[in-house]
Amino acid sequence: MNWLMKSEPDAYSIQKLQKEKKTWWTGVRNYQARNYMMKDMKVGETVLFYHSNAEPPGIAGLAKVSRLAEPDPTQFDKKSDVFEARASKAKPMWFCVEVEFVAIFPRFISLQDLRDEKKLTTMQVLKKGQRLSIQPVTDRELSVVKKMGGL
DNA sequence: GCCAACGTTGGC
DNA sequence: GCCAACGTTGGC
Repeated sequence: MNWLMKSEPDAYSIQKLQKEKKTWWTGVRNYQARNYMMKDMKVGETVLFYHSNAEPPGIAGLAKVSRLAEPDPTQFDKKSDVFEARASKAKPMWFCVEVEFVAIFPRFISLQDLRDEKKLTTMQVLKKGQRLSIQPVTDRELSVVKKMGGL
């Protein structure tokens, strides 16, 4: 499977990932997104890096899964705003995969561009009220998006 | 198990 | 800043 992962660029942008090369996708506190990371995301799978709450919002680049899920260390950090009092090291609640930079799209693909592309009407990110921060993407959707982005 | 209240997401 | 849509919490 391929994936779309949302990040607010003010918090963590594709440019930052390019500099850092890799990052653990910490801070996810949604069960469905967690389950995707824990059970479904495999090393080498492609990730569309989506900038949410951005001007404009859209897909900024490509990444890939570089490590399988491990317990999210931020859940144990009392100073973190995503600290999880119910979790323990023996029984972690939240997990994260590691993601590696692949490319920034030569052409940024705005949400409006995605909406205007008839081949992408099935994309989850285009569905009204879709807030899930990690979403599966089909091979067909991925290849259309890559073409639109100039890769 | 139901569901109202609440908090969050994220486009606009 | 607004607010619709959604997920989670907690009383019952």
